[in-house]
Amino acid sequence: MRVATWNINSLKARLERVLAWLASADADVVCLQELKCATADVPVEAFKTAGYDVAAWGTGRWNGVAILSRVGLADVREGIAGQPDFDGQAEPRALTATCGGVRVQTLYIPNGRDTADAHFPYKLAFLQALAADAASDAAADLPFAAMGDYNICPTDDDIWDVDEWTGTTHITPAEREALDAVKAAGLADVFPRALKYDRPFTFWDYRNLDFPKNRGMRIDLALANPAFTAAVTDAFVDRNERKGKGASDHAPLVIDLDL
DNA sequence: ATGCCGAAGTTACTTCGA
Repeated sequence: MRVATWNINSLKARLERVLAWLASADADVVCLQELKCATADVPVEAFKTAGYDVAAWGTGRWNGVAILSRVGLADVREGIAGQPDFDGQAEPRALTATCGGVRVQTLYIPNGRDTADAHFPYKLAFLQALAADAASDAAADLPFAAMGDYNICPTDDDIWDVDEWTGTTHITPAEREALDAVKAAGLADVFPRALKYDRPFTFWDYRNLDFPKNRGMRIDLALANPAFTAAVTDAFVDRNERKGKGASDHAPLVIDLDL
């Protein structure tokens, strides 16, 4: 089985590229983030024609998550237990489903914006809720992975130049401790291989020639329970998908499982 | 060449992203 996670930065703007990637990537299950569209506007028929069932949760302009599956899609759950609100709303940032004998979760962790912004404690609170919520799936016999855009570089090696990011979000000890608490629930980082260069970055900003200069970050992660981890045969970042006109600023993380 | 930001709501500018 092949599973993947990909922040597509607008489903409407990216639909043709997403469909083209599905046609060549041979993925059975795909977790998507940043749909930037409402659930009712998700092109379910286009995915069905491509062979995929869809579970989606979106509210419009920002956020939005989905799971595509061609191996079944059952027991769908929106959000996580104890998910904090932002501006009085529960944002569409998590969706969990069982697909072909694997429990998968698509996650779009809040960005944080700035360490002094209200979005930053929201990010930490979201991760705290996730750590508690993930414990039962982490301990289960069913393979489980919480995959998506965590908006955190786990270590200094996961960013092109940590000194350029002093004092910013994504690299702070508070965020890394919150991520460690999620892992402590019983989940391990499925570390991918890079298709080029030495580090498997998953995001490159559109600005400043960041992609050609490989100024990237590894912020899209798959945190997996022991049953999932034991089945992993390969993992890589499909950086080729970051190339060309109309690319998302994130590349897909692809994981192969012997299941 | 992988190439100098892009998406979306609203309609010329603003917010957001990492």
